[in-house]
Amino acid sequence: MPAGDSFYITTPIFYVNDVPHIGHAYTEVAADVLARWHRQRGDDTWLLTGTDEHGQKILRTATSHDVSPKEWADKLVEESWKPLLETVNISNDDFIRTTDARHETGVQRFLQKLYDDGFIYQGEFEGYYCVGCEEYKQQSDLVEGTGPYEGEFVCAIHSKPVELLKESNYFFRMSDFEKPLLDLYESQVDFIQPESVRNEIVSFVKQGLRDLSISRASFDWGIKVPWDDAHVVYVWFDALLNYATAVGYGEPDELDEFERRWPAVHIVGKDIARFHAVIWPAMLMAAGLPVPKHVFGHGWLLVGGEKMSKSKLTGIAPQQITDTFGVDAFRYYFMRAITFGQDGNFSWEDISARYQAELANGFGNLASRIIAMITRYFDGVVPVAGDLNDDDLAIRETELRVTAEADAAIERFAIHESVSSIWQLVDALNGYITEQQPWVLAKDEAQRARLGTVLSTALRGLGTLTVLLSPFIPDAAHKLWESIGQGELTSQNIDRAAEWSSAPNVVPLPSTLFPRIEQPEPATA
RNA sequence: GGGGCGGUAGCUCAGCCGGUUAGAGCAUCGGACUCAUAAUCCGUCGGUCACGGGUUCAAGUCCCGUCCGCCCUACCA
Repeated sequence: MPAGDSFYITTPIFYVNDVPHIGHAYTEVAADVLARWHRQRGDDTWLLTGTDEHGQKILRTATSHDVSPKEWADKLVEESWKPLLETVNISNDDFIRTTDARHETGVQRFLQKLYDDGFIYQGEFEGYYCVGCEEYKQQSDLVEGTGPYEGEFVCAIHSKPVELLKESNYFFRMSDFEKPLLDLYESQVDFIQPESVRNEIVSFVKQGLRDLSISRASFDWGIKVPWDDAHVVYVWFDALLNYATAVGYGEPDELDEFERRWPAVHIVGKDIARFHAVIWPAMLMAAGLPVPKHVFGHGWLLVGGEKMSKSKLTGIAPQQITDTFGVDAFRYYFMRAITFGQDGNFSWEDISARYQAELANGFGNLASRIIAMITRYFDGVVPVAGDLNDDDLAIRETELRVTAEADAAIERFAIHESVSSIWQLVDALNGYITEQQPWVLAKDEAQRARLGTVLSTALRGLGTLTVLLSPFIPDAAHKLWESIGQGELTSQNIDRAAEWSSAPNVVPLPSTLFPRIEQPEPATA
């Protein structure tokens, strides 16, 4: 994309009742890396995240804790979710809560518009209701009864028969959008990514769409339906709209802001891709608004080859990892080791092997040896390069090539490929230094100019790396920049990383970038 | 039942529209070097590309079937 365009990227909003685990952090980091990269190439970037706070379950847990649902949500936002963003160093520009006034009014205006335009009607919702759970159940939540309930469907949790109940609800005419959605998927093939998720969605829609029940009258923790305050808005309908209300939808004063940002790029887990790629664009079409640019459904993080779960104790808190390896290593590892869009295995062995080999021995040591030699042989004064030979030129070419490759990879959400391209420069520089043997040149006064050229070339490469890696490992990059760069790191154009501004003198690093870790395993599993 | 994705070296994975002796990283082993975080560099070892058919001059790469694993099949956030 040409620099300067709007790049509005979102994460899903966290359901406040969840317990933060590395899957949440993974989504955040991926979106954050994309945002930082685009921001640093000069795009008009906006990163949104937030929390989803309505619904019957939250009402129920709040009640059981003897507090109001809003108080309950406030507590979770402050104690769980905002700290998670700190833990993995997210550079979000905004944080929206579905209980924000701006969101509630936006949702009501959106709903009223759809109602006025005939996309919403009143109908009967029919479903199996479990009295024990106090909620409607899906067929898939039901099992065949046994004993006295033989032949009946029973709730899988309570093992008691469910009742077929009817409730008067408002419905969204989603079935009207079956054809427009299929046309959208057809004409904009990269609307849903990756292809595996796209295939799922397309075949799902081809099976036919039903109208969506979008209101509930059985409880009141939600946004009131504007023309009928006995109903609250169905949570998904409410939640999806955060992407629009956060950038000013429904606020007459904020029209310019909405025009400037919208449409968005949505990064979501593949489990909720369908809501974003079917319901959400249908809602937007009904409202006459542009659909999102892309919906990217990333894969699961697997532990021991299985999806993380609380019952199997495989849920891992991000802090367990950052406490041992640091925030940058967390970010780097998940972006590097997992093909973005596919499921990926997490293991302590793998992160610790990559930490040691790639961050400590590869990149950290590279920075350390280059800075040490300039300090030792030139008292820290950055030498000026003389005539460049083929080896020197090869390094310069590698810098340009990996920059272009990494930028192109980010453009198509291939975050892992981007890191992998950048790492070719780490390897090329380590190889270059070993071959040029600056420590040998340093022993011969006649080779002084050549020594300067070699170290200058190596430093140029290191600076380019610093710029390219800053979206991935912001803390380490800033620390290194303090030693070798001039001005603000984040104002160096990332798509022209090799043009970075060097300081006249390098300063030794205050501490090792990625120190070796003796005890990589956590004390307790 | 219907549908999607995957099954490639010890491990984690690349292999786009079919085309020379199937690649990378890590791990193993051997060597070089010392600026650096006992680091770096070079080399070595290693695969009947799940299985069985088929199409083709040519298949890991396309088609059919079988086996195995994961996932989706809407109002759970």
